[in-house]
Amino acid sequence: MAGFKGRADYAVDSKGRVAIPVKMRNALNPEAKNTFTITRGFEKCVFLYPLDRWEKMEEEIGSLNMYNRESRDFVRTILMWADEVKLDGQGRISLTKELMEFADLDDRALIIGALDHIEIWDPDTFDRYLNAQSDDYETLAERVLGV
Amino acid sequence: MAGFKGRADYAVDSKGRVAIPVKMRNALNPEAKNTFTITRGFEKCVFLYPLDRWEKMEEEIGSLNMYNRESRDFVRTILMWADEVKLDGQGRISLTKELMEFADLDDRALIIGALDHIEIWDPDTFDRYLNAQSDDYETLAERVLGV
DNA sequence: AGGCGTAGTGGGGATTTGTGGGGAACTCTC
DNA sequence: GAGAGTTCCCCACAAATCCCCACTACGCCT
Repeated sequence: MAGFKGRADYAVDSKGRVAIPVKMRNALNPEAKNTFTITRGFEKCVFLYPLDRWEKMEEEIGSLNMYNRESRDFVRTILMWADEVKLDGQGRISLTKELMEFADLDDRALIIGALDHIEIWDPDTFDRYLNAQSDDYETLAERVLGV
Repeated sequence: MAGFKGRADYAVDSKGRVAIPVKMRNALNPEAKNTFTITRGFEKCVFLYPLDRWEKMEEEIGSLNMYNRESRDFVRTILMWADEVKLDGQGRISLTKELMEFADLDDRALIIGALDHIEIWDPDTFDRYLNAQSDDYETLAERVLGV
Protein backbone atom coordinates (compact mmCIF):
# COMPACT_ATOMS: atom_id res chain seq x y z
CA MET A 1 0.00 0.00 0.00
CA ALA A 2 3.06 2.21 0.41
CA GLY A 3 3.61 4.58 -2.49
CA PHE A 4 6.30 4.23 -5.10
CA LYS A 5 9.62 5.82 -4.30
CA GLY A 6 13.28 5.63 -5.20
CA ARG A 7 15.01 5.74 -8.55
CA ALA A 8 16.96 3.39 -10.76
CA ASP A 9 19.02 3.65 -13.92
CA TYR A 10 18.12 0.60 -16.00
CA ALA A 11 18.74 -0.71 -19.48
CA VAL A 12 16.18 -0.65 -22.26
CA ASP A 13 16.88 -3.71 -24.39
CA SER A 14 16.57 -4.00 -28.15
CA LYS A 15 12.95 -5.04 -27.79
CA GLY A 16 12.02 -1.96 -25.79
CA ARG A 17 11.72 -3.72 -22.47
CA VAL A 18 12.54 -2.11 -19.10
CA ALA A 19 12.67 -3.80 -15.74
CA ILE A 20 10.68 -2.34 -12.88
CA PRO A 21 12.70 -2.27 -9.63
CA VAL A 22 11.68 -4.89 -7.10
CA LYS A 23 10.95 -2.27 -4.49
CA MET A 24 8.29 -0.78 -6.70
CA ARG A 25 6.96 -4.17 -7.70
CA ASN A 26 6.52 -4.97 -4.03
CA ALA A 27 4.71 -1.72 -3.47
CA LEU A 28 2.09 -2.83 -5.99
CA ASN A 29 -1.38 -3.48 -4.71
CA PRO A 30 -2.32 -7.14 -5.37
CA GLU A 31 -5.46 -6.05 -7.16
CA ALA A 32 -3.31 -4.22 -9.69
CA LYS A 33 -2.53 -7.72 -10.96
CA ASN A 34 0.90 -6.69 -12.16
CA THR A 35 -0.81 -4.57 -14.75
CA PHE A 36 -0.15 -0.94 -15.55
CA THR A 37 -1.58 1.65 -17.83
CA ILE A 38 1.25 3.40 -19.56
CA THR A 39 0.77 6.81 -21.14
CA ARG A 40 2.33 10.15 -21.92
CA GLY A 41 3.39 12.10 -18.89
CA PHE A 42 4.29 15.70 -18.31
CA GLU A 43 7.67 17.15 -19.31
CA LYS A 44 8.50 14.45 -21.87
CA CYS A 45 8.42 11.44 -19.64
CA VAL A 46 6.25 8.34 -19.50
CA PHE A 47 3.73 7.63 -16.74
CA LEU A 48 2.94 4.21 -15.41
CA TYR A 49 -0.26 3.84 -13.40
CA PRO A 50 -1.04 0.59 -11.59
CA LEU A 51 -4.35 -0.87 -12.70
CA ASP A 52 -6.20 -0.09 -9.49
CA ARG A 53 -5.14 3.53 -9.62
CA TRP A 54 -5.96 3.87 -13.31
CA GLU A 55 -9.48 2.57 -12.84
CA LYS A 56 -10.27 5.55 -10.67
CA MET A 57 -8.99 7.76 -13.40
CA GLU A 58 -11.23 6.08 -15.94
CA GLU A 59 -14.21 6.69 -13.71
CA GLU A 60 -13.35 10.34 -13.64
CA ILE A 61 -12.91 10.47 -17.38
CA GLY A 62 -16.08 8.49 -17.95
CA SER A 63 -18.12 10.92 -15.91
CA LEU A 64 -17.38 13.74 -18.31
CA ASN A 65 -20.10 14.91 -20.62
CA MET A 66 -19.29 13.79 -24.13
CA TYR A 67 -21.58 16.35 -25.67
CA ASN A 68 -19.14 19.00 -24.59
CA ARG A 69 -16.45 19.73 -27.14
CA GLU A 70 -13.66 20.34 -24.65
CA SER A 71 -14.40 17.15 -22.82
CA ARG A 72 -14.13 15.23 -26.05
CA ASP A 73 -10.78 16.82 -26.84
CA PHE A 74 -9.53 15.87 -23.46
CA VAL A 75 -10.75 12.29 -23.48
CA ARG A 76 -9.30 11.65 -26.90
CA THR A 77 -5.95 13.15 -26.08
CA ILE A 78 -5.52 11.32 -22.81
CA LEU A 79 -6.70 7.94 -23.98
CA MET A 80 -5.04 8.00 -27.35
CA TRP A 81 -1.61 7.43 -25.85
CA ALA A 82 -2.67 5.05 -23.16
CA ASP A 83 -1.88 1.38 -23.32
CA GLU A 84 -2.24 -1.51 -20.94
CA VAL A 85 0.96 -3.41 -20.15
CA LYS A 86 1.69 -6.38 -17.93
CA LEU A 87 4.86 -7.34 -16.16
CA ASP A 88 6.46 -10.32 -17.86
CA GLY A 89 7.96 -13.25 -16.00
CA GLN A 90 11.08 -11.19 -15.37
CA GLY A 91 9.26 -8.20 -13.94
CA ARG A 92 9.64 -6.06 -17.06
CA ILE A 93 7.22 -4.06 -19.11
CA SER A 94 7.63 -3.26 -22.76
CA LEU A 95 7.39 0.26 -24.11
CA THR A 96 5.67 1.09 -27.36
CA LYS A 97 7.62 2.80 -30.11
CA GLU A 98 5.42 5.86 -29.87
CA LEU A 99 6.10 6.41 -26.21
CA MET A 100 9.82 5.81 -26.57
CA GLU A 101 9.90 8.38 -29.30
CA PHE A 102 7.87 10.82 -27.25
CA ALA A 103 10.15 10.53 -24.23
CA ASP A 104 13.33 10.39 -26.30
CA LEU A 105 14.26 7.02 -24.88
CA ASP A 106 16.95 4.86 -26.40
CA ASP A 107 18.94 2.29 -24.42
CA ARG A 108 18.87 3.67 -20.91
CA ALA A 109 15.98 4.68 -18.74
CA LEU A 110 15.53 6.32 -15.38
CA ILE A 111 12.76 4.75 -13.34
CA ILE A 112 11.43 7.10 -10.71
CA GLY A 113 8.86 6.39 -8.04
CA ALA A 114 6.26 9.12 -7.69
CA LEU A 115 3.90 7.88 -5.01
CA ASP A 116 0.81 6.86 -6.98
CA HIS A 117 2.60 6.29 -10.27
CA ILE A 118 5.99 5.51 -11.76
CA GLU A 119 7.83 7.76 -14.18
CA ILE A 120 10.22 6.69 -16.90
CA TRP A 121 12.69 9.25 -18.17
CA ASP A 122 15.50 9.42 -20.63
CA PRO A 123 18.54 10.17 -18.43
CA ASP A 124 19.66 13.18 -20.49
CA THR A 125 16.19 14.63 -20.62
CA PHE A 126 15.96 14.28 -16.87
CA ASP A 127 19.28 16.06 -16.36
CA ARG A 128 18.15 18.94 -18.45
CA TYR A 129 14.90 19.01 -16.56
CA LEU A 130 16.71 19.24 -13.26
CA ASN A 131 19.00 21.98 -14.49
CA ALA A 132 16.10 23.92 -15.84
CA GLN A 133 14.55 24.05 -12.41
CA SER A 134 15.34 27.53 -11.29
CA ASP A 135 14.95 26.96 -7.61
CA ASP A 136 16.89 24.65 -5.37
CA TYR A 137 15.40 21.90 -3.26
CA GLU A 138 14.90 24.06 -0.19
CA THR A 139 13.17 26.83 -2.06
CA LEU A 140 10.92 24.41 -3.87
CA ALA A 141 9.91 22.72 -0.66
CA GLU A 142 9.11 25.99 0.94
CA ARG A 143 6.96 27.03 -1.99
CA VAL A 144 5.01 23.79 -2.10
CA LEU A 145 4.78 22.74 1.52
CA GLY A 146 5.44 25.86 3.49
CA VAL A 147 1.92 27.17 3.66
CA MET B 1 -14.59 -3.99 -18.16
CA ALA B 2 -11.73 -1.65 -18.87
CA GLY B 3 -12.61 1.01 -21.42
CA PHE B 4 -11.19 1.38 -24.87
CA LYS B 5 -7.89 3.14 -25.16
CA GLY B 6 -4.88 3.45 -27.41
CA ARG B 7 -4.54 4.29 -31.04
CA ALA B 8 -3.57 2.48 -34.21
CA ASP B 9 -2.91 3.41 -37.81
CA TYR B 10 -4.43 0.62 -39.86
CA ALA B 11 -5.14 -0.11 -43.50
CA VAL B 12 -8.56 0.05 -45.07
CA ASP B 13 -8.54 -2.60 -47.77
CA SER B 14 -10.20 -2.43 -51.14
CA LYS B 15 -13.35 -3.92 -49.68
CA GLY B 16 -13.68 -1.22 -47.03
CA ARG B 17 -12.64 -3.42 -44.17
CA VAL B 18 -10.70 -2.19 -41.12
CA ALA B 19 -9.22 -4.33 -38.40
CA ILE B 20 -10.01 -3.49 -34.79
CA PRO B 21 -6.90 -3.71 -32.61
CA VAL B 22 -6.78 -6.76 -30.36
CA LYS B 23 -6.48 -4.63 -27.27
CA MET B 24 -9.84 -3.10 -28.00
CA ARG B 25 -11.33 -6.44 -28.97
CA ASN B 26 -10.24 -7.79 -25.62
CA ALA B 27 -11.82 -4.86 -23.84
CA LEU B 28 -15.17 -5.86 -25.33
CA ASN B 29 -17.84 -7.03 -22.97
CA PRO B 30 -18.85 -10.62 -23.88
CA GLU B 31 -22.48 -9.58 -24.09
CA ALA B 32 -21.56 -7.20 -26.88
CA LYS B 33 -21.23 -10.38 -28.94
CA ASN B 34 -18.63 -8.83 -31.21
CA THR B 35 -21.30 -6.55 -32.52
CA PHE B 36 -21.13 -2.79 -32.87
CA THR B 37 -23.41 -0.01 -33.87
CA ILE B 38 -21.57 2.19 -36.27
CA THR B 39 -22.68 5.75 -36.95
CA ARG B 40 -21.64 9.31 -37.62
CA GLY B 41 -19.53 10.83 -34.90
CA PHE B 42 -18.58 14.33 -33.93
CA GLU B 43 -15.83 16.19 -35.80
CA LYS B 44 -16.02 14.14 -39.01
CA CYS B 45 -15.17 10.77 -37.57
CA VAL B 46 -17.02 7.50 -37.26
CA PHE B 47 -18.25 6.16 -33.91
CA LEU B 48 -18.34 2.51 -33.02
CA TYR B 49 -20.44 1.53 -30.02
CA PRO B 50 -20.38 -2.02 -28.69
CA LEU B 51 -23.84 -3.53 -28.60
CA ASP B 52 -24.22 -3.40 -24.82
CA ARG B 53 -23.15 0.22 -24.69
CA TRP B 54 -25.39 1.20 -27.55
CA GLU B 55 -28.44 0.01 -25.69
CA LYS B 56 -27.73 2.56 -22.98
CA MET B 57 -27.26 5.12 -25.69
CA GLU B 58 -30.74 4.37 -27.00
CA GLU B 59 -32.16 4.91 -23.57
CA GLU B 60 -30.39 8.24 -23.36
CA ILE B 61 -31.65 9.25 -26.75
CA GLY B 62 -35.14 8.14 -25.87
CA SER B 63 -35.19 10.35 -22.83
CA LEU B 64 -34.48 13.50 -24.79
CA ASN B 65 -37.17 16.09 -25.14
CA MET B 66 -38.60 15.69 -28.62
CA TYR B 67 -40.33 19.05 -28.52
CA ASN B 68 -36.92 20.61 -28.76
CA ARG B 69 -35.83 21.19 -32.34
CA GLU B 70 -32.15 20.56 -31.71
CA SER B 71 -32.86 17.30 -29.95
CA ARG B 72 -34.84 16.12 -32.93
CA ASP B 73 -32.04 17.04 -35.33
CA PHE B 74 -29.52 15.22 -33.22
CA VAL B 75 -31.57 12.09 -32.85
CA ARG B 76 -32.35 11.92 -36.54
CA THR B 77 -28.73 12.36 -37.53
CA ILE B 78 -27.35 9.77 -35.20
CA LEU B 79 -30.01 7.21 -36.00
CA MET B 80 -30.25 7.80 -39.72
CA TRP B 81 -26.66 6.72 -40.26
CA ALA B 82 -26.57 4.01 -37.67
CA ASP B 83 -25.92 0.48 -38.79
CA GLU B 84 -25.13 -2.76 -37.05
CA VAL B 85 -21.83 -4.44 -37.91
CA LYS B 86 -20.17 -7.62 -36.71
CA LEU B 87 -16.51 -8.51 -36.46
CA ASP B 88 -15.53 -11.04 -39.12
CA GLY B 89 -13.32 -14.04 -38.41
CA GLN B 90 -10.24 -11.82 -38.60
CA GLY B 91 -11.53 -9.22 -36.18
CA ARG B 92 -12.44 -6.66 -38.84
CA ILE B 93 -15.53 -4.64 -39.50
CA SER B 94 -16.58 -3.29 -42.85
CA LEU B 95 -17.45 0.32 -43.37
CA THR B 96 -20.30 1.51 -45.51
CA LYS B 97 -19.59 3.83 -48.41
CA GLU B 98 -21.67 6.56 -46.83
CA LEU B 99 -19.67 6.62 -43.64
CA MET B 100 -16.34 6.43 -45.45
CA GLU B 101 -17.40 9.39 -47.50
CA PHE B 102 -18.56 11.29 -44.45
CA ALA B 103 -15.28 10.76 -42.59
CA ASP B 104 -13.14 11.27 -45.70
CA LEU B 105 -11.64 7.84 -45.38
CA ASP B 106 -9.64 6.22 -48.15
CA ASP B 107 -6.95 3.60 -47.57
CA ARG B 108 -5.72 4.42 -44.09
CA ALA B 109 -7.61 4.80 -40.86
CA LEU B 110 -6.77 5.89 -37.35
CA ILE B 111 -8.50 3.78 -34.73
CA ILE B 112 -8.79 5.55 -31.40
CA GLY B 113 -10.10 4.19 -28.14
CA ALA B 114 -12.41 6.58 -26.30
CA LEU B 115 -13.48 4.66 -23.20
CA ASP B 116 -17.04 3.64 -24.06
CA HIS B 117 -16.67 3.75 -27.83
CA ILE B 118 -14.14 3.51 -30.62
CA GLU B 119 -13.49 6.26 -33.14
CA ILE B 120 -12.31 5.87 -36.71
CA TRP B 121 -10.58 8.84 -38.30
CA ASP B 122 -8.94 9.72 -41.54
CA PRO B 123 -5.31 10.41 -40.54
CA ASP B 124 -5.16 13.82 -42.21
CA THR B 125 -8.44 14.90 -40.75
CA PHE B 126 -7.21 13.92 -37.34
CA ASP B 127 -3.99 15.88 -37.75
CA ARG B 128 -5.94 18.96 -38.56
CA TYR B 129 -8.20 18.31 -35.61
CA LEU B 130 -5.26 18.03 -33.23
CA ASN B 131 -3.67 21.20 -34.51
CA ALA B 132 -6.89 23.06 -34.05
CA GLN B 133 -7.03 22.14 -30.39
CA SER B 134 -6.35 25.15 -28.30
CA ASP B 135 -4.79 23.56 -25.24
CA ASP B 136 -1.78 21.30 -25.01
CA TYR B 137 -1.65 17.97 -23.25
CA GLU B 138 -0.39 19.29 -19.93
CA THR B 139 -3.07 21.92 -19.68
CA LEU B 140 -5.83 19.53 -20.63
CA ALA B 141 -4.67 16.88 -18.20
CA GLU B 142 -4.20 19.29 -15.36
CA ARG B 143 -7.76 20.45 -15.75
CA VAL B 144 -9.24 17.06 -15.08
CA LEU B 145 -6.62 14.89 -13.48
CA GLY B 146 -5.02 17.62 -11.47
CA VAL B 147 -7.21 17.17 -8.44
C1' DA C 1 34.55 -18.70 1.86
C1' DG C 2 31.37 -21.10 -0.68
C1' DG C 3 26.88 -21.77 -2.07
C1' DC C 4 22.25 -20.31 -2.77
C1' DG C 5 18.82 -17.18 -4.17
C1' DT C 6 17.39 -13.08 -6.36
C1' DA C 7 17.69 -9.24 -9.65
C1' DG C 8 18.83 -7.36 -14.05
C1' DT C 9 19.84 -8.53 -18.88
C1' DG C 10 19.67 -10.91 -23.30
C1' DG C 11 17.93 -13.86 -26.92
C1' DG C 12 15.24 -17.65 -29.48
C1' DG C 13 11.06 -19.81 -30.74
C1' DA C 14 6.10 -20.24 -30.81
C1' DT C 15 1.96 -17.75 -31.28
C1' DT C 16 -0.87 -14.01 -32.54
C1' DT C 17 -2.08 -10.12 -35.39
C1' DG C 18 -2.67 -7.31 -39.43
C1' DT C 19 -3.39 -7.70 -44.27
C1' DG C 20 -4.63 -9.39 -48.79
C1' DG C 21 -7.23 -12.27 -51.78
C1' DG C 22 -10.27 -16.14 -53.60
C1' DG C 23 -14.57 -18.12 -53.93
C1' DA C 24 -19.43 -19.19 -52.38
C1' DA C 25 -23.87 -17.14 -51.51
C1' DC C 26 -26.97 -13.59 -52.04
C1' DT C 27 -29.22 -9.57 -54.32
C1' DC C 28 -30.65 -6.65 -57.89
C1' DT C 29 -31.40 -5.65 -62.69
C1' DC C 30 -32.59 -6.57 -67.22
C1' DG D 1 -33.69 -16.91 -65.41
C1' DA D 2 -29.05 -15.29 -66.52
C1' DG D 3 -25.59 -12.05 -65.55
C1' DA D 4 -23.32 -8.49 -62.97
C1' DG D 5 -22.30 -6.70 -58.85
C1' DT D 6 -22.12 -7.18 -53.57
C1' DT D 7 -21.54 -9.19 -49.44
C1' DC D 8 -19.87 -12.54 -46.53
C1' DC D 9 -16.84 -16.23 -45.05
C1' DC D 10 -12.69 -18.67 -45.15
C1' DC D 11 -7.68 -19.40 -46.20
C1' DA D 12 -2.86 -17.84 -46.39
C1' DC D 13 1.30 -15.30 -45.25
C1' DA D 14 4.61 -12.06 -43.28
C1' DA D 15 5.62 -9.41 -39.47
C1' DA D 16 5.25 -8.19 -34.90
C1' DT D 17 4.38 -9.72 -30.30
C1' DC D 18 4.57 -12.53 -26.41
C1' DC D 19 6.39 -16.19 -23.52
C1' DC D 20 9.83 -18.88 -21.88
C1' DC D 21 14.66 -20.18 -20.98
C1' DA D 22 19.55 -18.93 -20.00
C1' DC D 23 23.28 -16.24 -18.20
C1' DT D 24 25.69 -13.11 -15.08
C1' DA D 25 26.42 -10.26 -11.06
C1' DC D 26 25.59 -9.21 -6.56
C1' DG D 27 24.18 -9.88 -1.76
C1' DC D 28 22.85 -12.87 2.08
C1' DC D 29 23.12 -16.84 4.96
C1' DT D 30 25.33 -20.58 6.98
